[in-house]
Parts: sequence; structure tokens; C-alpha cells
Amino acid sequence: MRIASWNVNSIKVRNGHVQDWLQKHKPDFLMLQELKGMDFPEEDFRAIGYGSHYVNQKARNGVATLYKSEWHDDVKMVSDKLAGDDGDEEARYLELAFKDITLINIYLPNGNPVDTEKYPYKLKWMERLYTRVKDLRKTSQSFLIGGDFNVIPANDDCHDPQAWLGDALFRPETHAAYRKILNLGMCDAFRVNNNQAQSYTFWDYQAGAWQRNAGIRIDHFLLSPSCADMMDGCWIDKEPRALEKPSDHTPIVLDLAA
DNA sequence: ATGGCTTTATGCTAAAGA
Repeated sequence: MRIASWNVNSIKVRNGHVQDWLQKHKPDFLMLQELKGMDFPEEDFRAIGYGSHYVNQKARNGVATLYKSEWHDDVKMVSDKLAGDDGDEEARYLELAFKDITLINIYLPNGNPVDTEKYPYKLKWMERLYTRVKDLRKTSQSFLIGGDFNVIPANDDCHDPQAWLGDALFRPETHAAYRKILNLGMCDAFRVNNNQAQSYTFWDYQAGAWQRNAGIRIDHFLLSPSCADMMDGCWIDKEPRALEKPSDHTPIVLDLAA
């Protein structure tokens, strides 16, 4: 089974890229983030064999999980909200059930600038995610979280660690909140069999970041223990970042046995 | 570099992203 995640930075602009990628890699599931608008082209995906669940809002955020049409009867929507803050209207969370596995798609808040309310919102959001993971870990079910975490886990995951000190993606409080989730028994799929530094999922549009490989690794799959046991591989597909009018992120792909 | 691009929603610029 193949599951991928891709922050597309506007599904309207990247619709063609996403369709091409689906046809080439034929994932069972594709989690998308930053849809950036109310118009989700579900008919376009249905026409090439993918159903979808999504939650969106005007102009910003928005997440969708596409699934192969053959799985239609096996996919159930669980929630399009992360519990813990009834006043949170941002479209950043989508939880689906597929057979005996739970698939969670997230667009974790960026949190910059850190001296505004955005940073406490990010930390609170991470605490809410911790609570959800903790609850799922009390059960025996397999689950995974994919998406744009807006967390640079370690020095090896960015081009210039010094430049990120103090940033919401790299601050000690962010690392502590991320580690707290990992310490529930979750593992970073990409790092299971890969210690290669400078493996990135995002390159800024500015300052020739792509050409200089000045990127960051912020799109992740976190696996519950039973999911980790099923892992065949996890890899980053850099190809779409080199296309015309690319997203600033590129897909991360997870292959599971069964 | 004070975001050096890109996108949205509107507007003739601002806000957000990371």
C-alpha cells in the first residue's frame, strides 16, 4: 500500500501537477495540504480514479485526502476537526478510517512570527495533537499521521541550522512539543532507514533556494508501532519541485506492506 | 535582508507562508 503527502500551495494552481503525479505513482492514498480556497476539484480526481474527503476554507489552509476509487466502501470519514478547541475554525485536520488503520492528514500551523498569537496557537495545536495520539495509543489500532508538520526535527534537516534559531519551525519549545508526540511511541518514517542529511521536502521560492539545495525537511509521516512494523520504505520525490510553476513543497511517499 | 517569490482575495495593495 502506498500513501503520499504533498503540500500543494493552492490546488487550483497545482491541479494538473497532482493529476500527473497520481497517474505516475498510483498511490492508494494522497494527503494534500494548503488547498487555499473553497473550490476543490473533486470531479477531476474522480475522473482519473480517485475519490476524496476534504475540509477547506476561504483563501488559506485546507486539507484533502484522495483515495483510489476501489477503496470507496472501505474509507470512512472520522473527523475534520482536531479536538481540544471548539473555537478553532482553521481547516488543518482530517482523520479517516481505512479498514483497520487510521489515516490522519495534518497541516500543522506555521507559528511565525513567534512574538504574535500565532506561536502559542501552534504550540496549543501540537498539544491537542499529542492528546489525540495519546488516546489512539491507548487502543491497539494502527494509525499514522502524514502532512506538513512545519517542524524541522534536527540540524541535519535544514541547510543552515544557525539561520533557523528562534524560528517557530525550530525553536526549543517546538522541538519539545514534537518530541513529546514521538515519545508516545511514534516514529519518523523517513528516518527509520535513512540518516542522509540534506534530504528536504521544502525549498523557498526565493533566493535560488531550490538551485542551492537550501531546503528544510518539514513534511513527515509519523507511524504508530504496528504501522512501523509494516513499513517497506519512505522516500521523498523531488521531481515535482523541478516542474514549471511548482509548489514550494514536494511529495513524501510511504510504502507499507499489505 | 526588512521574505529577495507565490498565492488569494480583492484592489489598484495587503496578508500569509516558512
